[in-house]
Amino acid sequence: MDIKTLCLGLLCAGDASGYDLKKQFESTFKHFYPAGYGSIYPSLADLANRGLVTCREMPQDKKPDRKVYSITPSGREAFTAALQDVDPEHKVRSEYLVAMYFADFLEPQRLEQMLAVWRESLGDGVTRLKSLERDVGADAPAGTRFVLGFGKAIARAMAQYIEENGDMLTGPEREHESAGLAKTNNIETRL
Amino acid sequence: MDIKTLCLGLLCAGDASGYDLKKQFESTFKHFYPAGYGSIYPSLADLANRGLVTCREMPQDKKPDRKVYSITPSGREAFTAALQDVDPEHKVRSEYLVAMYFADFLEPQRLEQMLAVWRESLGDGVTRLKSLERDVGADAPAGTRFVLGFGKAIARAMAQYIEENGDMLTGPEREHESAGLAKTNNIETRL
DNA sequence: ATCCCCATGTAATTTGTTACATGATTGA
DNA sequence: TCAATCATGTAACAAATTACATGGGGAT
Repeated sequence: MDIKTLCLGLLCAGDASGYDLKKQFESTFKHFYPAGYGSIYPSLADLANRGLVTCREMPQDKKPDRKVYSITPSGREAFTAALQDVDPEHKVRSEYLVAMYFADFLEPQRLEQMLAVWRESLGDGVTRLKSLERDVGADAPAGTRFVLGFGKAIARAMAQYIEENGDMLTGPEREHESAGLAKTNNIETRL
Repeated sequence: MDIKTLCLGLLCAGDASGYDLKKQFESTFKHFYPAGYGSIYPSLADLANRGLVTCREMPQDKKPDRKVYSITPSGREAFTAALQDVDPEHKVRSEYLVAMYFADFLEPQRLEQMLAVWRESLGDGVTRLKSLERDVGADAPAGTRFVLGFGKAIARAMAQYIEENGDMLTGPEREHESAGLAKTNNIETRL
């Protein structure tokens, strides 16, 4: 699955411009499928080329023109097919966890700061998702409520884990910087 | 941060071959920074070119030769610098959540199956992390214990959320397939 | 027999990110 | 006056995935 497919799916719910879609990616999708203009605009152009969407230009006064895309029957079909076919994956790529894994190579203050920033951004995420939930309302589609609730629950779980276990990294009795230097550098001995 | 940097970091703890590193990526790093041979081998070649690691070939009988890489002082320096410099991010890309968001487009049985597979793979992940924790032991570096515990806690939180909220997607009163077809397809009306 | 483990790599392709390029309007 | 919102795109680049290519040994 790629961003093209996601755009197609969003257009199934109604016409939109690239700019509109970006807002969706920045709000609902941010925590599990973020995308920027650099992916969205080329996707729409390609989908239009393949006849999966159509585009009308809407001149506006006092504002740049909008290109509003609509899904076509074959586009809807393609999306449904793509969705049935996926072999879903849940992928994480976390530089925070990399940093924590290599905590011994970080200056204690830098480590502490990273943990603080992380906690804060998780808190911001929860706040953002809460207000989004409020905005979409209780009558929003089940899928929407499910993914927003998921994001909130997981962000909270992450914050809690950090809260409860952060001290195992920042604790006093840790060795700094050269950890591993004293140990053997020879794999045969390690294994 | 990229896989090159990760390889460098792992080599700080001791010499290893590409094959060895892959095993690390498949065990400890799987839940937050997975990588395959296609990324690892070219990374090592490049690091060797830049003098950040050295390589010795070790002929083995009855087995293919191994290329064992060792970090150099400048490699260690480069890694430390890279680690201080990162502006860490935690990124998720989940096709499961995409599927859940678009649940109305999925046949109920397919949806149910996806949820079941997801729950199962989360359970497997927890099991795997538990046995990894056992293997590395309580005297493993704090960073290792932190990231393994993190993975376990989050996988559990995800499984729990699905357990508790999956029925809002599979519930009986949901409309199927053509959801949104009846609704307007015009953005002006939607907004 | 067949599959998994050992062990290496390359090449093509896909995908996405970042930077560049433009420019008016609105609200603080 | 300054930042943000509206609105579009391209081009260069970075990065990683996938498929391809090889081949013996050991276990079931």
